[in-house]
Amino acid sequence: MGDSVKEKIVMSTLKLISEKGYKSTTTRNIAEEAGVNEVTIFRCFGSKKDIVLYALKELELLKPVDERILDNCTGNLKEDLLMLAHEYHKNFTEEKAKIMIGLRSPEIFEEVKEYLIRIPKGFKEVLIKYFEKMYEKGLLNTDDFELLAFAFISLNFGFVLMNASYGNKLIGFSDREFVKKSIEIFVKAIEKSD
Amino acid sequence: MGDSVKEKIVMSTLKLISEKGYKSTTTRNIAEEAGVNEVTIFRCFGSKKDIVLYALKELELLKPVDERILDNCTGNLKEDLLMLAHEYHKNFTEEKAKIMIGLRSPEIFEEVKEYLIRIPKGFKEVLIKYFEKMYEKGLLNTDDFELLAFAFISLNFGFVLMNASYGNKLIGFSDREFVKKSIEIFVKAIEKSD
DNA sequence: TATGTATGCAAGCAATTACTTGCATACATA
DNA sequence: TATGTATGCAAGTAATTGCTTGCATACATA
Repeated sequence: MGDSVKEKIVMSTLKLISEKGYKSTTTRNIAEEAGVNEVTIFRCFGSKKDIVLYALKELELLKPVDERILDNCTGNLKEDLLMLAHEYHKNFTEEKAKIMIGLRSPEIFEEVKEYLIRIPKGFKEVLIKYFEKMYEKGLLNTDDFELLAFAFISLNFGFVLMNASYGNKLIGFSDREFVKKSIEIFVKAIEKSD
Repeated sequence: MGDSVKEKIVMSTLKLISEKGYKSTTTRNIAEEAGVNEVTIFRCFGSKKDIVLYALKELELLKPVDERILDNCTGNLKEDLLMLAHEYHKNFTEEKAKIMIGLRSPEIFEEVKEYLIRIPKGFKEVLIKYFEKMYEKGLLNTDDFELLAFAFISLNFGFVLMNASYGNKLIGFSDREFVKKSIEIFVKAIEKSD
């Protein structure tokens, strides 16, 4: 079975499942979206569930967030965190399909949890490393790195999700505006005042 | 049809849907969980979807967060926000089933969005009122109340969701610990220093 | 007692859906 | 040319599922 066909099927599956959920996405839907025959899906993957498992097992191989991003940090908290937040949002957009599976497909979540958790975990580790570095430079007023990392992720995750669910019916400002201002708040809280 | 039966069906439906999603929850499941006959469900509500609509329309009537909670505020930011955060988490637990429908049941989300949005909206309004009051007292260093409210909600929402999804596999501290410490951070950021 | 109302139970229907089978076709490579 | 491999297509199967129907039963109230 051709690799390009396999890839098309995987992409279509992730797209549809993240939109409609696992159960509501039929193999006919996937076939149509991928522009292949439904039978081809079963010949390639065996079953519907195996498409998802195949897609998520890729997470095992590749680091969702590259630690080299820390090399771009300047030591200016506001600038750095803004950059990291944009990285988070970019990452979220790229992996949205996969992340949404976690929320929208309770039917298979337990089975794919171990793969999905790599996404937030990877980001958390990068953040902790960043805060450690800044603490050593004497820029932070706290050494509770895990809490800081987790607060930062929760803030962004919560926002992105509410934004995705309710958009401007609930939120009176743009994505960029929120990120910028919430980081200003965040920095105000953690920077060492001297 | 008896009201207690109707109530049992609604509760079971919300519980199951918030766990398994709309599509994966069958009317047979609901009947079993509620301890009634499947036919009774259709005699009471007509269709599966109408159970959900009936349940969520209750949100139209009742304010999810009572504004009188603001009377309990002392003017001590840390204390007040801790109280409000616990209220948020309590509210989340109570309404969890409904909130989860928003995330887990894309199939019906568009139809029930207008009801569900009342939950975060109500909380946001209460928070904005609180921040306004504190600002008038000269306790805040910013008047961007909506942003503050939204950052506070995002932070808590994001945490609760990640906690619900990955629990202690991702998070190294307890619910209470996170709330307490993240509020300390938050307060540090917004309180006027003089 | 009689009548209406709420519920249970057994059966079933029609649509959907994951998955299969058999066969035709295109295409590449030996 | 011949053979294997990837795909399309038409048809079908078995299970699930939302919903219906017909009938029995319990219970309350007139």
